[in-house]
Amino acid sequence: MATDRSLDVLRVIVQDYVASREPVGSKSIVERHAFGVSAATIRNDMALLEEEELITAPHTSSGRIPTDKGYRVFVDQLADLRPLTTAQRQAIETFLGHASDLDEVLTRTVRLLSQLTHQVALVQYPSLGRSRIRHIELVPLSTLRLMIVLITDTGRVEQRHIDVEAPLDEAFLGEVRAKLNGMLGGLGMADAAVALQGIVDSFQPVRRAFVAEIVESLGEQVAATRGEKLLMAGAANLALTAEDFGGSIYPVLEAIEEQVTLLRLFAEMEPDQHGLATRIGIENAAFGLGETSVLASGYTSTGGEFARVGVLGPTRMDYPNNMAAVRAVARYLSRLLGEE
Amino acid sequence: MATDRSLDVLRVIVQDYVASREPVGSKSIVERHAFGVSAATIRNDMALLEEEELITAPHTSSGRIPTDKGYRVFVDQLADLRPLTTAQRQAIETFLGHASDLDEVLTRTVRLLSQLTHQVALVQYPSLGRSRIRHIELVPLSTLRLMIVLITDTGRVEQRHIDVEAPLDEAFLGEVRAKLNGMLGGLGMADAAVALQGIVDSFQPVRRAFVAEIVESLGEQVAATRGEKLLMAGAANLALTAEDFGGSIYPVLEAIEEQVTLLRLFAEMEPDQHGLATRIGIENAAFGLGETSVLASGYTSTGGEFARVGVLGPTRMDYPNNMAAVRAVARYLSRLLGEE
DNA sequence: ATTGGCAGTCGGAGCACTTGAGTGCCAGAG
DNA sequence: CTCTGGCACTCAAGTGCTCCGACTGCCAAT
Repeated sequence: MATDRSLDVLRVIVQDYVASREPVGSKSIVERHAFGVSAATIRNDMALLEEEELITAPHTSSGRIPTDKGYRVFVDQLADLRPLTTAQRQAIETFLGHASDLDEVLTRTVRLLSQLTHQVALVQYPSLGRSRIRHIELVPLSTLRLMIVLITDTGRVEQRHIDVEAPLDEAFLGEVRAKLNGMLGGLGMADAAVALQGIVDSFQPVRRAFVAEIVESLGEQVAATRGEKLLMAGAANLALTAEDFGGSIYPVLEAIEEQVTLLRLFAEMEPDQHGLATRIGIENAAFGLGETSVLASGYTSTGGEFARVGVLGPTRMDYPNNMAAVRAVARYLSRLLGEE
Repeated sequence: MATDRSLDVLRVIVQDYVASREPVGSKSIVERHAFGVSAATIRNDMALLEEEELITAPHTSSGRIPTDKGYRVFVDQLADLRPLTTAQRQAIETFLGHASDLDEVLTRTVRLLSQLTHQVALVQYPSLGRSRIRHIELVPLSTLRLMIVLITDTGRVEQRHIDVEAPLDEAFLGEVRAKLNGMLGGLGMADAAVALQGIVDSFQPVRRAFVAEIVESLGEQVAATRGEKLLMAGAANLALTAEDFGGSIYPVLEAIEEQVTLLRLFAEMEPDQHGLATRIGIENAAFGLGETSVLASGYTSTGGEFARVGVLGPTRMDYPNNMAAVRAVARYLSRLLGEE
């Protein structure tokens, strides 16, 4: 059974190992931390921790390092959320303070977070799932080519081109535009998908082929844009922690580029009572990220959209600092986007 | 003076070294290539090449590896553009064959190119510099918030939000919209920037404050979007060639993320008579990329927009294959975007 | 111009040895 | 029951050494 002190020992093992990347032994513990007991006692505690698979020895006779399970206990029970330094708070203020539109806010956020944590930062775009159609624009690009622009009330813009069979008629285009906006404006994406079904029939038969093309494209846009998107920054930080990944950071870089993987991972993560979600090491093995940890928090934007911000890095990361940074940024973002 | 055969020797040194990452010696050359002369003769040629700083010896007595200058000579004089395999040609066809809009074409292109070359692939977005304004849309997001959307004839969409002081008046908004489109539609970005100056004065004084806000934002959009944008894929490939970078790939990853750096690099590159531009190793030192080579080719899209596609990788890369891939993809892209 | 031969160089592998950090265990004290 | 000091043991990593092999550079002969 893990005693109180043995958990303290686990804490300092995690702290020291994260700081130095070197297995930590009983002697160095009593030297660097005032436990008031001898090294032998610490050794007994370490034997307990090892029995519970919270720490392990890389070589028969060397210091111990935390296991993934050990990190998990550390994060769940031992990590006092270190408050951000004032310098960090200021960085958030100045970085995110004056940003003009959503895209810029998110771009800055992800960069800021990667700098605060020295890890890869991730920001998940709000999906169009719960947003509503604000406006639809039809723009002729040439006589036979049409651009369809879909604008949502969350400020996102999706565009697509189609080729039409008959030359475009500006007046009729205006009619279609008005009708589409009238019937679809304000609808959520799910409703819009339904409403699109009936629109074609409301036109004169001779026009229906043309309208059908537009409606089909719009349907694709509505469907396709329900997918989430992801912003990323700080990939270079992975190169600095390359030793923490078994030899190569290739799989990590690959997973990062394959955004779908990360989106699924994000989707699976359940935030705890503090709004923070953590996945440590082996828990991500199914995503090919068995040696990385991911911290995520949600943020809410106008219209109740829920999306996520987080960081990804080696299992051996500074959890207290990174958790605090993720939470602070997520909160700031919620405030910024909520008060609009 | 470099003889004919000594250049052949340089060629096989580059080829073998690129293939094996091991210094190549005179003996292994005569074994693997039918030169019809002895190793001693090859050694004489190698002495010549070393004198001209085309090859160098990492250790006093070991094989030779090409210098950056050696790669340059190889690329300029010795690399026979290896034709793509039929498998590669097919990959281009099937990958790029059916794509609906510009964004998708470019996304697929950059992925394809990274797979063909096993390097980092880059595609530079057409800038708005030479494109023309097709349409301007004003969309009220709330009573005091307005979205301004700028659509160009090359199919790009730029958006921005502004806060206005007085509640929005739908009718007046329509008037402004019509006027803006009338005065700016069809103008190039440079002309538009000028035309914007005079627009405010054409409104009634009482409305001018409001219009001025819109015009200011549009001006920013026109100015800001002259900047180029960049797509990237295959960063994970850098992890596989990590040994080719002095220890760490950090600077490379950093430069890649800092897109501005790459855009400037691209801008500096001058294509040769085949439409290919090459920068090898030390030539990129000014960009912090002294150990990487960049290959680029231009492509033209509708409206004469000129932009670039290329790859970036370690100096020790397979130039013939990569140059052929870049050129083939650029040509295919020109055809695809030119015939629209 | 080319060749074979030969001495010389140097990195890297293999090996024995040492060092030191660290463990596990035990018997004794509190 | 907990803690402690002591002691034997283990093992990774560093050091110094030799040996081997792959090369080069040079030279005299063809």
